[in-house]
Amino acid sequence: MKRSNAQRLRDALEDDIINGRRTPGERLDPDTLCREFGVSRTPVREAVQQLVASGLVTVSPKKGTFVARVGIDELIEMFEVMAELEGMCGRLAARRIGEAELEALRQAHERCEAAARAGDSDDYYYENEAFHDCIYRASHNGFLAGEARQLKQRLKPYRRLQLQVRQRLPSSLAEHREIVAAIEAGEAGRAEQALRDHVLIQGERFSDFVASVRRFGVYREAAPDGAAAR
Amino acid sequence: MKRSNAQRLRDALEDDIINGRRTPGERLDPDTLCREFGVSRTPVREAVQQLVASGLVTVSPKKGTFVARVGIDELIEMFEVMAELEGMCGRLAARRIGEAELEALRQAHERCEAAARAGDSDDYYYENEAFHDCIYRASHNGFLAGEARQLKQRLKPYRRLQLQVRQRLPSSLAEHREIVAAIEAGEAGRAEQALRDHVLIQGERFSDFVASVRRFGVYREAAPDGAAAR
DNA sequence: AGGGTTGTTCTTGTATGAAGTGTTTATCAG
DNA sequence: CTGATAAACACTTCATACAAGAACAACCCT
Repeated sequence: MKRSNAQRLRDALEDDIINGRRTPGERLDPDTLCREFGVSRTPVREAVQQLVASGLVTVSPKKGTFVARVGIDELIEMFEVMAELEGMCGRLAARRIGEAELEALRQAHERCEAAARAGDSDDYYYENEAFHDCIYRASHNGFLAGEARQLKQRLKPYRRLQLQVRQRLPSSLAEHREIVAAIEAGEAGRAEQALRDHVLIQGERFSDFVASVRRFGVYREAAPDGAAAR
Repeated sequence: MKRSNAQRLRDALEDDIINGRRTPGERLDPDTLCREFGVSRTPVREAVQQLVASGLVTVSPKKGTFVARVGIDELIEMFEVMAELEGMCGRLAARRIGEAELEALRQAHERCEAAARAGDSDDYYYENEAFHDCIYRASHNGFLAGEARQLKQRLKPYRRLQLQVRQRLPSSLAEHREIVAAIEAGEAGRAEQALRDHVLIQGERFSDFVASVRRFGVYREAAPDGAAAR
């Protein structure tokens, strides 16, 4: 299946934003993108609009388009919803998971443990994602899984800041164990609670989080063209 | 604030789809839309793409663009998520609602009762929406409220089919009373449960629902250009 | 007669140019 | 030096022209 230019561009930009190669607040100049990708303005415009629709980019009329800069208050709100979605996935998964999926979940968890033992932070990040994706799939609700993935994408530029909190990794693993146990036992309420806490607990260390975020100038709504953009 | 042509077009099409003037599966011919609205293909294309992003329209490359036709299985999944979002709104609202918002909620409920007494189905539909919107706002989570509204929009073309189930209206009102009571009492768990049930209960009468949906040819994935489109 | 192939005709996707509108900056006057 | 006004610039938006790919149908060959 051949993807259109606009699609490729969208994926590339999305990847850039998610992986921090373009930081929130950075300007996205259409003409520059045209030259970079060797296409005309039309597909660029389309890609940008799709990113606007998914919330990763904002466009201020007559001022330019920028990588979306999410305010701290909205960030909290998004985490709150993310926790709920994860919890719902866990609740459904505990009731609906099949034997093969359960085995896949166990293996994903084991890979997380291995990555943690090896001390490979990047690898753990990846395996952690795979672990959660197992739960999404096990919920047997494709729409829910899609929404959860989309929101997670949108939060990714900020998630990467908080996984490096001291001592987060061991407790994260312990939470994973509790999650697996709850799903294995088929205890829906317990799985929901465990997953919700697993996401929300990161918000508890909020002062740390805010501190690290502020250094990136996330919360400068009042100055859209602030230092980070220039 | 002057809206662009693409925006006006998008709103018009969205309204058409939501209110059933364009049924799921119907073809959206770009050229026809151009003539209808007196604009060129560019803004039409833009509007269509925005609708694709919000899930109301699907475009099959080289085959045409159609009003999104959601399969029954996915419809169930979406209702499941909708119930969860509503429940979450209720839980947060029970904890966070202010006095003024509580009064607005009571009044919205009263207007629902009035519409029901008057037997005005359309009016009830509108007031019911206002009632739920009160709860969204009272959750004090703007992001959550936005997601809930968006999903509700996406479900609207199908919701209209089920509100006419016999005896649904009186029980719907009773559920509203329970919801208001739970929020007034500040009982988060009870409010969450009441709202979740309020949405899910509609799925219980699923055979009725499926029956009415099938007549509209919603579940004809195998025949994309089925009878409904011609 | 049936199946494969080829050609035509839709369809989407891309490019480019032009215009209109808001913002910003520079200059002039007080 | 400060304020206002005007002009220039930059961005978005729309239109039109063009290209390429896929589906469908007709036709030919087997």
